[in-house]
Amino acid sequence: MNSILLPSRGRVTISEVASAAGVSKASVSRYIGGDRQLLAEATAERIAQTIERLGFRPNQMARGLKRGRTRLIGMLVADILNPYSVAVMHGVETACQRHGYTLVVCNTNRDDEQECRHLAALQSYNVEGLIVNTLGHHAGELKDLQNRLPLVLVDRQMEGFEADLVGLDNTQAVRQAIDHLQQRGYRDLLLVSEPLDGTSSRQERAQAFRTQIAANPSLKGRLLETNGDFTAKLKTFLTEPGPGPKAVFAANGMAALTSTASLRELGCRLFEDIGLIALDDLDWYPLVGNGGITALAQPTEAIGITALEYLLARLNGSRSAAQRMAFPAELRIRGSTQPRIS
Amino acid sequence: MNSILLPSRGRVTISEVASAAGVSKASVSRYIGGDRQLLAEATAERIAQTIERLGFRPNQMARGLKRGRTRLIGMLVADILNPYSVAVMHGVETACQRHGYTLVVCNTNRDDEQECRHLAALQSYNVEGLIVNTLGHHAGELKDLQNRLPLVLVDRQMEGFEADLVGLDNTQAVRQAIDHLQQRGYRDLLLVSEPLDGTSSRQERAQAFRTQIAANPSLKGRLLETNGDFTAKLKTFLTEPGPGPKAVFAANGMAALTSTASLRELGCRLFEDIGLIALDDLDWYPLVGNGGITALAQPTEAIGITALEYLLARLNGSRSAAQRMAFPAELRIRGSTQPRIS
DNA sequence: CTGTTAGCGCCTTCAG
DNA sequence: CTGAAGGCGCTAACAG
Repeated sequence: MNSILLPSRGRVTISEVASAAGVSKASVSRYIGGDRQLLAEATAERIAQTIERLGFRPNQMARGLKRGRTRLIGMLVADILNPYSVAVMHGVETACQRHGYTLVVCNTNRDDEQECRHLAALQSYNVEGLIVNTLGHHAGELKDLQNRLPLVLVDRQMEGFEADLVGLDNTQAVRQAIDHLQQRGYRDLLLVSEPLDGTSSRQERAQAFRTQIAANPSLKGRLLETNGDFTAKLKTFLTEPGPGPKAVFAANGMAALTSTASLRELGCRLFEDIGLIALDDLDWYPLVGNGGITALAQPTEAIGITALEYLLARLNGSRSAAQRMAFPAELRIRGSTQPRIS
Repeated sequence: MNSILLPSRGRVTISEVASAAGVSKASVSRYIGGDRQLLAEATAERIAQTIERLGFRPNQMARGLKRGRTRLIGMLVADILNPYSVAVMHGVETACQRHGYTLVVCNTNRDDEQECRHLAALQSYNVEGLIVNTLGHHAGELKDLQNRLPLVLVDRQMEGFEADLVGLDNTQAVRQAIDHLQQRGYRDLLLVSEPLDGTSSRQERAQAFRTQIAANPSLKGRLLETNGDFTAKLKTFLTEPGPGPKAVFAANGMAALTSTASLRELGCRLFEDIGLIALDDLDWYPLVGNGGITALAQPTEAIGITALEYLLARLNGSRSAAQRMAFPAELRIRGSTQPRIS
């Protein structure tokens, strides 16, 4: 009954299969390597049965060691608890599957030191390429790594670091948000963002917001980060006089969560007292307030798939200049931005 | 400028370090293997500098091949898009980190065939142990695997399959839910579950619900799965006469999402017309309806950590009978179960 | 078509 | 304390 708990040490190897089948290791290797055409029908059949009988599984580590190809792709995720990251990861995984690669994921946990450690770990396991959702520090390490491995960045780029990048067209997304809000009659906007810690996508969104607000005289806009006494500052925004109806623009899913929680806490009627639009579209947006939260959805699956495809291109020898893919966001209108009279 | 895009083939190996430092491969090996005590101070120092200078990283694959230890743990996740899975995974990862292991995650995507494929893949990469959130089919495969590797199950067990298991105390969680609802004055309950497809945790929750309702004459209870015309059936529940105030008990996060969406669609006032309690506690629960959704939180982090610890025990040679850890859920009361007069 | 021979990068006796 | 030699499981030329 407890035989179950006795992992019999020593897996069956190619040698055992070879001798059991009465052929050479090379033949078995050819069989499992897909060179079945080079084998006589009978030999192949005999090997097949022996493999089946013994439950042989080729050791990918050993294969990788010899061939220099591990069929492993590494992915570094800044925060696995962030639905965006998981969604992109899902896309990468789908594409990996499609191309016969296995994905190894490491979670940085927003920690610089772990980013370093995991980068080293991934490398030491001979991943063939890397998809990185970086924190934005460690330019040195990454540059160094890029000399050894193809590498593509997701969502976040780094200053002075040339690499393929796939993410969102932040400027356009911000434009869509502002246009939509303005069209719906909002005039006094607040961009809520997680702390501007250098993360490029956050910076880009904030910068685009500032620029576009500055260029639009009929709108007023402020920026607020979700740290510190966020709720208090949000209250200030709500109460101070402005040019017209107020709306919050949450720069990502976390900001949307925080903003909504604080608005509730402040006793706002959602969304009669204030409008809300959020970047990212999380599955609970439709459930909040009166009619749900209007969203700008990122094509996360496509972002993941494209990231892997860029990587594959490099693996196949592409030497072109760094590519950039900036996907457009998709506006999904819900109750939080109902038309209103200004 | 484009040197960045030229992954120089061929990483630096132990041999190069050895000759560059003027020592033997063995010495370098001893250095990186932690046998620094066996080396002369001067030799160690010289090796250290050479390694640094050349940017040498030991190839874990090769080490694994030789030593039989890869320091790799595999995890099979049924659905990476499920926040529960991700949360547990986060716990596993934390523990891995703590013990010097690297986690390789594969996502089954709720697909039987992929479960098989990934199981094979993981094994072929010489993971030392496996943490499995299985779909519950493939008892054969898993049993077979367990003969080679330590393996611990998370959340879901399999009939006739003896293995360490860590998850929730479903019976107690259901009891907590029912007790709470009853205490708050609800009398007519509806358990909403994702399809009962054999997933053990779903079955257990459904079974516990039936049993406890049957044993409690003052309560009426029905079970509804989220497939088919769920909303229509939910409407039936809402309109048909019952013994008193009605409440929905969502058996997990997905069920909570679906239920809430349907309740809104049906025009229910949340949560004056109906009560709601949900298993799992997702970050958006506080934002919904009047005061948020009451939850039974699972200690996901602890579940993940415990799973890895069980695995480590096996890796360290433990041969005890299969262990089971069933964590209690934690009740977090919110507005969806306000006191009411029956 | 098939077997033999070298290693891939590293660790591990076993002698110095 | 250190080096030389052999081999982990597998593949890749070469010869047959």
